Amino acid sequence: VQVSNQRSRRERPSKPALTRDGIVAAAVAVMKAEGLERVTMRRLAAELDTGPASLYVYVRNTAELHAAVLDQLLGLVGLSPSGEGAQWANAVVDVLWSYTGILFEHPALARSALVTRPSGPNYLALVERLLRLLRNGGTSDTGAAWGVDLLLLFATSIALEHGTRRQVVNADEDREALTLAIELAAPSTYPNIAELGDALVSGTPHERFAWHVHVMLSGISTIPEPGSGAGSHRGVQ
Amino acid sequence: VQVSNQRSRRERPSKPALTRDGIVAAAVAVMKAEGLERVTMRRLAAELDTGPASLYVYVRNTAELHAAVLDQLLGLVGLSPSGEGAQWANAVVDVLWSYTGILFEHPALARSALVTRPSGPNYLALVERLLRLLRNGGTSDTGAAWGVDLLLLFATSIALEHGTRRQVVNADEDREALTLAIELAAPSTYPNIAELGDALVSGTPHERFAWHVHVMLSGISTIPEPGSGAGSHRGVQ
DNA sequence: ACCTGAACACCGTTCAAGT
DNA sequence: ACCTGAACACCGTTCAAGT
Repeated sequence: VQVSNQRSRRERPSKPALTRDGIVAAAVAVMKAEGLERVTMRRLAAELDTGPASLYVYVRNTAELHAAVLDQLLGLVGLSPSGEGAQWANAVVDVLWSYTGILFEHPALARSALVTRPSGPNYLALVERLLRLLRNGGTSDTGAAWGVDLLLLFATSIALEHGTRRQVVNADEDREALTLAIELAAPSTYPNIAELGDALVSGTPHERFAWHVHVMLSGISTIPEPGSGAGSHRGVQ
Repeated sequence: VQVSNQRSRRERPSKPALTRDGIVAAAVAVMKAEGLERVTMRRLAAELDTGPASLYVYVRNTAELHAAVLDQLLGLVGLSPSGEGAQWANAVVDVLWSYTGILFEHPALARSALVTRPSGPNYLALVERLLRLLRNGGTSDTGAAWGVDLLLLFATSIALEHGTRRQVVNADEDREALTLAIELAAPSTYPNIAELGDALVSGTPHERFAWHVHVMLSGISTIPEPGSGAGSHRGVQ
């Protein structure tokens, strides 16, 4: 069996030693080539010429692997003009739209971002940038902190929503389902849906996106933090 | 083999004929007993004493099955006082909090709601109710329509985010990861994160939830619809 | 310490064949 | 028409055993 060992050394002289970075790099490569749904322990093990069990030495589980891939991608988020000043609100729209665009290509990563709060350097850079924009825009400290949370939750969800829908569904079929449901909505049972039916599906994705962000930004600089009044509700059952 | 057939008839006289409703009912039962992650075609087939292939006569795929389960659950959304009038904003908070609470128990359903827009009667009833509240609150028609979209996206995402985190993670470990990342954030690299660190993790879940909803409601009745100015951005690459 | 074969316990979906 | 056994093509994770 010695000969066979030597042969395989010769044939794959580039077989890299197993390292965490090597695994993450392979994961990114597989993702770009075949999509994140193929970034599985087994697929990666095959790629790295080993068995799935070996990866568990370096990566706790699949979720951790996906988180590592995500932060890599976030390096691409809007390196465009920082747009301070009067345009700060539009700058926020741009940064978030860029972030959403990246996740949009890989909805499973959006899901991962929603479920496991990212904490990699590129994610922190994104948070930092948004905080700066908001504070420049004149929000309070808590407003900026909680507001960034809301904005990123929104952007991530939009990516998950539309990204998944694009790849999973016949794209028709599903939009049809809701549109149809709206049209069929008995005006007696759902008078408001019946009346606003058109508005419910109007606008381009970016129009809606921008409007939603402006809505949040307006509120963020307007609504006082809790303690200043609003709060105190019953808990969930 | 006739005898054996009769015997099995005797032993399970209650074996129900396969119907779509029967399958959905079994799905709800399994979900309540074992969680949605066990509501699989194979598990359900076993429950209904048949093979997985048989279910495909009535249900297109697993996603459709989960959507059906979801609408069943949505029947439970806040049948509490409708709270019109001056309290309309708080009424919205309550309805959404109730909706979130239900999905919170079954984060996989929240994911399903995000990915496949629900269109069942109970979901429509929820939309209808929110539209009514918003219009009573004085929003424009488009504002109400697009606003409900934003509010439900938010509520669904919050459920997915926190619900999944609760069951997947050691609950510590993950929150720690972010908190730690914030604490370790070099003030020189992330000055705003360093300065606002406390605010980033302050507040109870409900405080944050309520503040976020008030933020959105404020913006929804403030920001004019597109066409009235704001719009027109570059597209995503 | 690191690595791995093999196993455990599952998945969704399709299809040819039966009734 | 409805139903199904069997197969195809996968999963994540663990563990005993090796080097």
